[in-house]
Formats: sequence, structure tokens, C-alpha cells
Amino acid sequence: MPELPEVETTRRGIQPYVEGRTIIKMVIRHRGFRWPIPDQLEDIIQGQKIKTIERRAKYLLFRCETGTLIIHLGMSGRLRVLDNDSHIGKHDHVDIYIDNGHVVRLTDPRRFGAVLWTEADTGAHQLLAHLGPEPLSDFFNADYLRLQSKGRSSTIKSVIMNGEIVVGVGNIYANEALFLAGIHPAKAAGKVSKVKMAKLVEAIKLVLEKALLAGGTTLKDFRKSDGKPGYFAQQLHVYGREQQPCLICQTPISCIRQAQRATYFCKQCQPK
DNA sequence: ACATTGACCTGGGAGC
DNA sequence: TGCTCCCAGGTCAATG
Repeated sequence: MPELPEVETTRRGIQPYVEGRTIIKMVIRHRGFRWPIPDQLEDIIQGQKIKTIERRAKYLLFRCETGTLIIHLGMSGRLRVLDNDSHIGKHDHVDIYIDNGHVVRLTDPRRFGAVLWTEADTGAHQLLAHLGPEPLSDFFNADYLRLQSKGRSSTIKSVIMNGEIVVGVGNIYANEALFLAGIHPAKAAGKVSKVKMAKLVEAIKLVLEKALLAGGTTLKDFRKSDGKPGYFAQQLHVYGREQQPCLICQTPISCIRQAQRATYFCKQCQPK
């Protein structure tokens, strides 16, 4: 479900309720996520203060006194702040009860996400150590992306979705950014011109910033931490618009499959 | 080293 | 109504 704007929207929604607060208890009803939720996590985390909540790539990091709780929402995960007596649904697998009468609840039907704990520096954690730069940081720029793409035969779409090159760009925003930059998604990364590459970097930053302003994209089940949808779906140019007219040139939007993911583009505006 | 594919899991919608 | 098939916002692990 969530790409960078949705994860960051979730972080901002939860932050005021949890920072500086103490965890009364954690309840885990299902441990079978991508990796099993660690044994005794409930005991480790009980009574700890949450110092800050940060985001790295699509990971949410709850900085506690003796370590960091790492949560990934996978494809269908959702974190909400609720009153601590809220009804518990079928896919409400993890609850973190806070000392202000609220509960942070993880709902995840598909359980592709993760709930992990580390006492080491998260930068050294196996899942985080090899991640590329944040797309909205200055480290992600045209020179950098050109260097990373040099000599690569893989498609430009797979390169911008590769978390070791740049994080946070998932299928929706990869499609949208390539459209805004006028680049065919199946173009070999190493063959994208210098000018187009600069356009692509700017397009990625722009689309992520605008999506963040809109509170993310709600296609089906993404909801902000307060339960309301994000509104960026209204601003999508190509994603999910197969056969509908291009908003620039009226050509019907094409849909192909790349690495088993739907890829939408305008064959007129994004020539190969 | 790099590139592609399968796997994990559930729910919803299309088609019969 | 109910069955089967395909699809879905991610990404690690295995394979070529």
C-alpha cells in the first residue's frame, strides 16, 4: 500500500500522540509477518518511553530508551491512533497502548510488513544498512542518478524503484514521475540522456512533495492515522488510467507489465 | 556484479 | 450464489 508519502503521512499523524509518551503495554495477536515478530517484544517494550518517531525509506522508527521499534507497512499495513477501548477487528494484529488513553494499532490483512526490534544503531541494521538516499534530500540529484544508472541495462523504472539507489519510490510514483519527465518506463537506464535524467529527479521530488501535501494516495485501503483518506489519487496522470485520454495529448494511456507490476504511460508523451 | 523471477498473504472484483 | 482466476501501494531470496 504505502510509498513514501503515505508512510510519512502516517508518521506525522501519529507523532503528536506518541512522542515523549510511555508505552503501557504491547499486545500482539498474530506474530506471522514477513519475519516473525520477536519473542518477548511485549516484555522488552513495556514501560519504555518513545523519545521520537522517525522515518527512513518506508520504515517507521520508534526510538525508545533501550532500542528502536522498526515497523514496515508492507502492501496493506496501516497504523492508526485510536481510543484504547476501540473494537478490535480481524486484521488488527498489534496494539501499542500509550499512557494517554490512546492505542497505536497496526492493521495488516496481508502481513507483508514487519515489526522488529533492534538495540543497535539502525543505520547498521541489516534491512537499513544498504538503503540509498532519501529522494527529497540533496544527496539525490541528477549527477548521482546518472552515476548510478551508468552502464545499466535494466529499465529506468526498475532503477528508480530500487531501494539501494533511491528509497521511497514505489509503483504509483515511479509511473507518475516518468510521465512528468517524458521518459518511457522501459528505456534502459544507462541510455537516458543527461537532460531527461535531471527532469526525472525533479519529477520524483515534485510528485512526492505534492502527494505529501495531499496526505498521500488512497486507492483502496490507505487511510491516514486519523482514518481519513489521502487525496492525491485525484492528481494522478497515468496510474490506473489505462485507455483513458492522456491529460496532455489525449492519446489513450497504455498499460504494460514490467517485473509483474502494472506500468502505465503515454506512448506519445513518453517516446522510447 | 547485475538482472529477472518467485515467494510471502488476504481480499476484492471480473467472468462463468 | 458460488467457484476460479487475476490483481493489488513491497522487497527479500533464489536463480540465471
